[in-house]
Amino acid sequence: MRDSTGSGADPAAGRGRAALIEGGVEFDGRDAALLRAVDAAGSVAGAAEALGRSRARALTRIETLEEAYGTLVERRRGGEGGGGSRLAPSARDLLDRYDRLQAVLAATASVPETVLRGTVEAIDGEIAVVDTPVGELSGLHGGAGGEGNDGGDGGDGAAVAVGDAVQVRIGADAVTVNDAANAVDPDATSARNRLDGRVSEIDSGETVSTVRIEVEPADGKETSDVGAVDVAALITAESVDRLGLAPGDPVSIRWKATATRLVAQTGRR
Amino acid sequence: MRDSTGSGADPAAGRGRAALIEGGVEFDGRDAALLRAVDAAGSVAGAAEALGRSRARALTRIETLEEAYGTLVERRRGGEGGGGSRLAPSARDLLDRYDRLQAVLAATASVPETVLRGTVEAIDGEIAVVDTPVGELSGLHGGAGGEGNDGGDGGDGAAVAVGDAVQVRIGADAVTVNDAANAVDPDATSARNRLDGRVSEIDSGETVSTVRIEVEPADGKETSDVGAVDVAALITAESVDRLGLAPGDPVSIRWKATATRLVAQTGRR
DNA sequence: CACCGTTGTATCTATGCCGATACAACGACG
DNA sequence: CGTCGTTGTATCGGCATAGATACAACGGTG
Repeated sequence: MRDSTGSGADPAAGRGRAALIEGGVEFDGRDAALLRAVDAAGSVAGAAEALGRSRARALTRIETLEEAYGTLVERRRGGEGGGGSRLAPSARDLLDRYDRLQAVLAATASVPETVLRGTVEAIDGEIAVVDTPVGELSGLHGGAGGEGNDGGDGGDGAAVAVGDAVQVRIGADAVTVNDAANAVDPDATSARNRLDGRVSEIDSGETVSTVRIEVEPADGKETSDVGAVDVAALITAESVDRLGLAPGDPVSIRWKATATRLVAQTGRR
Repeated sequence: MRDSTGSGADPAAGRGRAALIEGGVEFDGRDAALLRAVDAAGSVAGAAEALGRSRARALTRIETLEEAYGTLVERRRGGEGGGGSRLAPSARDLLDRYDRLQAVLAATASVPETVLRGTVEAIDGEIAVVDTPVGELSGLHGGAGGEGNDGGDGGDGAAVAVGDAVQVRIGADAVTVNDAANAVDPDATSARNRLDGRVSEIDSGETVSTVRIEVEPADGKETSDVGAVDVAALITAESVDRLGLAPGDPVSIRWKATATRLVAQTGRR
């Protein structure tokens, strides 16, 4: 493990950590902090002091980053004030990109998710159909993103084949809730996965609520076999009001196949 | 930056790397590979050899991980075959969790996204309303889902205030496309953000297509000021057919506020 | 009881990153 | 022309992690 989390000032608060990788060089939170400090101080020297880091190291780190990501800091020595450094536009783009990645990661850690287990029924390009306790669902399998990994792990990678046991991950923020009575014409939308169920629980936040919907098992599966299946949906409190949701209400939920991730399941023995 | 739509141009280079963090200990791809190798070999010694790593280090690494994540490997010395090790159930859960995180990360790197820039108009709990070139949009900011904070980097991290410049990130997999003529009753769904536009481009994959929709600027904004705004939507090729989409067609797009992330924008000078 | 291969444990060394320090080069400004 | 604070560059030691090696402990099996 070569990452630079060494110093005690590590986040450790989030449940995950992300880093961009390009040209074999990782861009992580420490690098982001460095660039931001350069932006604030107007010089690499000032940034290093503000962060309590070595100035020489900060400079070489910036050079390492620039070898992989292109010009990031416009440095100028001599002149007014002895010189100084400014962020290049591409550095701001990189920071924004990193922030978005971090935001997505923080979201996946904090937003509820529903994980169903099933077996792959069919594969058609990037989409696979999975048989789950609540019926057939379709979603994207790994091929969509290559293997964003370092030193090849297990080799389980992205490959998914018919018959494999997989996890079906559905982010609560991808699930839309519809009034069961006022069902949307399925031909008018691009959201394909659709289930009926009843509201089992509403966890109200300030302006966002997590609604859990108990879904009936598909034909041929006994409730006793699979237990109750709850799908979480994250919707605004306003929407809860507008739809007049309360525990026990019948609802129809819907989410896009392209917002559904299929992940190989670690073999159980 | 006058280009308000983000990384459609982003080459497939933008890879990321993820790690789980618990108790100050990171669980990354290297650790995942180790656990999987233990599962395959039936012993830590065999796993270390298969990976070309030091056996002693592998053992101490597993102990370090177990201090943070609980029992992961059931080790037994002596006996048949001299002993051996098996993965504990919690280790399989951890691997599954890591795989899901990795899948989400890989997806954010490979799925198109739309990034709009705007200023925060109002904040109400976890939801904020942002004024963008295409009108007001609402989305989740910072600590979505009541998570504490991401701690570490930058310092400007999660906090968003009224008047701040922010990026509005909309994953293409969160956008649903509706037939403009056959508009959905807005009261029947929990998807709030809604825009009208015309299909500008369809990038057909094998079974999944990226559709770009050109959206008209909101009232009071000139097209010449903001340029064309394209929103990307990832939908199945089947849905493209079903909706009969072709460039120039008027469509209505819609996505949930809870699937929209607000990220502070790095200051430009 | 000896054998076997594994789990534990300890120690030494190699490596890589970081901080610390020192010094040269630079160029506007007074 | 000297001052100033910065950017470059080089070197040293500290520290954490990994590999290499060695040896004891363990407990079925023959």
